[in-house]
Amino acid sequence: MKNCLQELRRQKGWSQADLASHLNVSRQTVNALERGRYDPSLPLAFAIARLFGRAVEQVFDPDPE
Amino acid sequence: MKNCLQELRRQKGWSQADLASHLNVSRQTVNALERGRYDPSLPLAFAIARLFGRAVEQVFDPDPE
DNA sequence: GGGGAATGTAAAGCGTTCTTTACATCTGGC
DNA sequence: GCCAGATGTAAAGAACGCTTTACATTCCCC
Repeated sequence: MKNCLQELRRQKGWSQADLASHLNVSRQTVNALERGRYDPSLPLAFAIARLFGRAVEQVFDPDPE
Repeated sequence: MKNCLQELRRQKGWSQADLASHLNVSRQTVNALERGRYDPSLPLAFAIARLFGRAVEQVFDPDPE
């Protein structure tokens, strides 16, 4: 599933490790999400959306595959 | 995580099996979600939200635990 | 061109999400 | 009371989400 995580992270000037610590997940998890290796769990998706002040639908896009 | 799946399903007059077939998951999965035994995957959460014409945030509520 | 930070990737392991099969209970109509 | 549909639950197994450790690569900056 597509997402704009990398763009949102860079807007904050954060490294993947920075974002990981804000989300309480590992850096590898952030990397995997940005690279679309898998989708986050629903709780993590909510945490990401909240961190960036967006709706889940504005971060993750299920439609374009 | 809280959700209002059962209420939305009943508004449609659907059984758990009906909802399951609309979502292409098993009836046990619908039952488990309604009873809060686990959270859906992100793609399934999107499918549920879309089916009921709602945002993910209007079906699943992360805050009140 | 050397060095450190950032990023990409891999493997093993654990818990979660979802499946199938199967059975128990509850409900409502007849 | 009986029966059928709806719901709850269990167990075993496959696939996924996330962890830790570890190493390779890329990117700057000097």
